[in-house]
Amino acid sequence: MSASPSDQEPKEPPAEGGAEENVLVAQRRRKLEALRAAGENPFPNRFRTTHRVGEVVAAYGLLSGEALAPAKEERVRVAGRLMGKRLQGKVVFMDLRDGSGRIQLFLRRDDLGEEAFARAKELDVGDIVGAEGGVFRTRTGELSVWVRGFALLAKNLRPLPEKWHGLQNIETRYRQRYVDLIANPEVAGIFRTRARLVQLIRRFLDERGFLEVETPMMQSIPGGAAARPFETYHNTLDMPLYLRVAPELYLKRLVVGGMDRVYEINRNFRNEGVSTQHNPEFTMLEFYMAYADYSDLMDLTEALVGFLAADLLPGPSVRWGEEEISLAPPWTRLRWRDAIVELGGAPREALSDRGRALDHARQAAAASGHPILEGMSHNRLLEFLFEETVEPQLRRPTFVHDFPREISPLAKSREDDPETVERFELIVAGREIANAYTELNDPDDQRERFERQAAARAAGDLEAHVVDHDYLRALEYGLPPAAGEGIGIDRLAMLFTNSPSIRDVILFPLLRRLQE
RNA sequence: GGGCCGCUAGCUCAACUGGCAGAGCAACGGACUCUUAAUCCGUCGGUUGAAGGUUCGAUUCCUUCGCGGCCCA
Repeated sequence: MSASPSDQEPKEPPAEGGAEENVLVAQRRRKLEALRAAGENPFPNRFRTTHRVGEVVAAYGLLSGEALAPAKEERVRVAGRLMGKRLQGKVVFMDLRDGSGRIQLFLRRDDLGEEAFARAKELDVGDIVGAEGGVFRTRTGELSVWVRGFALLAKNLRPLPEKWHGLQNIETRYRQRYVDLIANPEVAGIFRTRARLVQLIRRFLDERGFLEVETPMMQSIPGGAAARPFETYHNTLDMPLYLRVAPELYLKRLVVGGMDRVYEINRNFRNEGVSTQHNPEFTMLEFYMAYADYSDLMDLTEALVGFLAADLLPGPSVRWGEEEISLAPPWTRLRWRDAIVELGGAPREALSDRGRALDHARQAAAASGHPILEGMSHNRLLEFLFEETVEPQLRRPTFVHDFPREISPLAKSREDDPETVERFELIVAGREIANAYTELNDPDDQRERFERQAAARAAGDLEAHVVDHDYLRALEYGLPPAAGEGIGIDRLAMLFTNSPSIRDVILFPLLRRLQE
């Protein structure tokens, strides 16, 4: 791939970010061409290592300099990115980092010879380098590799951000996450925690007999949540498709089919704005458990979060900004209607009287600056009050349960009160983390709810459900009594990593396209 | 969509009321055989996000636009 010789002024196509004719880049390109001219391959196909850097540290890190004397004669081969270079005349110290750790390289002219030592000094911070040598401690006691041979494995052409401050520019951090990861090691830590979190969730559910499944991301009828979908199109089938807003209706079809404990951890897509709490694509856990109801899921959720906390946190509480939030069970369980009165400060009459609810909602709206729609139904007003006056107050994990049927079209009514459904939300640090309910399995009831949704949709509510006839047919085969829950993985990851923005726990958050 | 804030060298940041755009790191040249934010001497590096306006003169003031952040919808 060295077909094109270097232009004197390497002209890049004005790609993303525009042509960057930077002196520093030009300088390194010249170095690259010099290497090629000297017959060296700046991008060799392979370098066999014997250890990851972290393995060398683990294997030798506890030994004293004296105990390491034999190791000096052994040979380890490690590779990684050059993160620092300290020239000292006829000796060079370098910092080498791979995904497992960091180690110092020690190079001497007397060991390598004039020519190789000169090549070593030409290496740039940012280069990918492989080295072979013995392990020893320097005079100051630092574990190092006494390099007997080395190779450039990939030439770095763009200088790295400053070592001390790292990369601070938030936009660049998101747009060029690869640079962020190189410059800010703690970022990788957040994503390691996130990966661990997902791993633990799988273990927890697997141990309880849940089967992990995958259901369609592209759906012809988007359902399972009140949200606007992204639209796409299948050419050869000549068919509009939607990116799913939730997997719910497919997972429950599986429960009908006898997979009576299932879960899915995957992406959902909602065509809405971007904020510190919302990314258009986000990761959701949904699980369904036959012969359980919503109160069983409260217990299960408490156990799950406890399981996560035991592994991920040093103690029973989690740090959240300035707060220390205890996750210790048992968690408070509050009826939705009671919460609006007792925590939200609404008069009890507002629960039964739309006029009173409207009065109070107006006050709340005035206090917060959020507008309310005069045409809101009574339940919508109460929902507004809940979100406005109750949610932000709930810091410790709290189950709020028993929602109005009207705003829960897939949840089952209480047997003693058909207008209320067996549903709960888990609120932590003022945010909704989980949403769960006893599943509506009466096909006739479900049909009626769908039709009501369809009417709302016809009246202009773009988030209302579409009737899914196949789902109704599935229910007619018989969905066992079951409960299901959705947990926002991103929000959970935010909580466990003390990240105030969802973008901090998503590697590549959606950003507006840069104009060229 | 609205309000506020930000965008200056590769990176992190300065630049007072409008008066020659600067520092540290990085880079480049040199010294240095145990450094680790190495040190010391020297040097280079700028479309101040973009366009327009006001002005003798704009990083600074005004307008529009782009991107981002926070808050709100």
